[in-house]
This record gives sequence, structure tokens and C-alpha cells, in this order.
Amino acid sequence: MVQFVHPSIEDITLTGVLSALADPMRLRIVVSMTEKNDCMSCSEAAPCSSMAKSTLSHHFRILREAGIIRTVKVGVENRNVLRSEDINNRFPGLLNEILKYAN
Amino acid sequence: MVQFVHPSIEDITLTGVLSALADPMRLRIVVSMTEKNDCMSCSEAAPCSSMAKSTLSHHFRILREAGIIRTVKVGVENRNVLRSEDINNRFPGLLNEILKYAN
DNA sequence: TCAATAGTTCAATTATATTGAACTATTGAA
DNA sequence: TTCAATAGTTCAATATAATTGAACTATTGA
Repeated sequence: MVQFVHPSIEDITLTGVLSALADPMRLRIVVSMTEKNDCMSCSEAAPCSSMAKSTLSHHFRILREAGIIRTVKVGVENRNVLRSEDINNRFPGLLNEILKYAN
Repeated sequence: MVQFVHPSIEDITLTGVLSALADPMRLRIVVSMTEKNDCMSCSEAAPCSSMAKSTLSHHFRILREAGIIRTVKVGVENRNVLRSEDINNRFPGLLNEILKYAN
């Protein structure tokens, strides 16, 4: 049984968030999640079909451990949501400012 | 004679800026440059004295190639300035938003 | 029961970061 | 003019992180 580790709000760091968003693929994942504004499976939010699923899994882990997404396994798939509220509490305005220029 | 390469404004990328600022040491360099609000030599802006100068040189190169600082060699030292105006033209508000939460 | 689905984990390879050592260029003093 | 000191760069070696294929786990639905 896979259990995911998520940082609490106070453990979200600036450089952690920046590192996570400093990758074009992860930025695209986050952008597609803001557009959907709902849970997305990993494959649904995949930035491109050519990426190996182990790489995709790695990127989701980075986003998760930076505190940017929350992942829950439901049935056979993972349901990922943006932790917009948490990030906005921790760093008000930051995420929107970055996403303003993403894509 | 060392000649430094700087990207033009339109070649500054979001992920480039985020990658450059996603490192705690580079973030401290940038913060100390905003506090000084003037040219700083590499060693003057060094985030800690224990860092090898080759590592420091590497960090300044990353910042330079991301378009965050401009470097000119004057005499024996490098004079580094933040390209605040350029970054603000390219991504209005982004740099201030990030620096708001730095350190 | 068993194949399909959705993802994780592992091990190997590739790429990036860190550092000491050797180098370059400039200055200032003897 | 020589030469040591200063301020950095570059190089080669090592250490750390990213990418991927292959094997694995867990869940569902036929």
C-alpha cells in the first residue's frame, strides 16, 4: 500500500517551491492542474506522452514533496490536487505570480 | 581577457530565472545585492566564507546566464549588478514577489 | 482467477554541482 | 621593471540529482 508524504504548511520552503517549479515539465503539470481546477491523475496531467512513466512519477514526487500538490490513491489511480490555499497561506501571491508567466 | 555573456531581455526565461533563484546560496547573493543596491564584487556578495571560490564563480555564472545579474570586469575584480529593470520588463513583479519571501 | 490499468521502485546511465589545483589578468609596491 | 598579492576563471575529478527500462504492487472489472 503506497502512502504519500506531504509537508505541512510551515515546512514548505521558498527554494523548495522554486526548485519544483523551475522545471518546464513540472510547470506544465501545474498549469494543466490550474486549468482543470480539480483532481487529476498523473497520466491525465502528463506534460507529454513521450515521457517515461517512471520520470512522470518522479516529477509528481518532487511536486508533492515541495508541498505543491497533494496526492491520494483512489482505486487504481492517483488523484492529485494543487495545494493552492496552503501555498497562498505560506507565500501569499507567489504561486499566482509565477503561473502568470508560465506557458 | 574574460568576456561575459549575458542574455538579452527576450532570451530571459521563466524556468531559467526560477532555476537560478531556486538555490539558497544564489538567493542569498541576490538578496545581498538588493540590499546594497550597487555594484558588488563576487567575494563581497559571497553568501558564506567557507564556499570554494570556484563554486562561487559557478553560482555567479548561473545568475549571469539566467539574466539576473550583469557582470563587468573592472581592474582586478568583477562588478556585478542586478538586472532588476530587465527582469521587471520581462516578468513584471516576479522578482519582487520572490525576494519578498527570501530569507 | 486473471488480464488490464496506473502507478512505484530499483538499478543503470546520464547530467549537473562542488571542490582543489592550476591558470590568467590586473594592480601596487620595491 | 619585476614580482608578489588580489580576484577571479577554467579544468579535472568526484559527488549528487535526473532520466529511463524493467520488474514490481495494488486495484478493478470481466
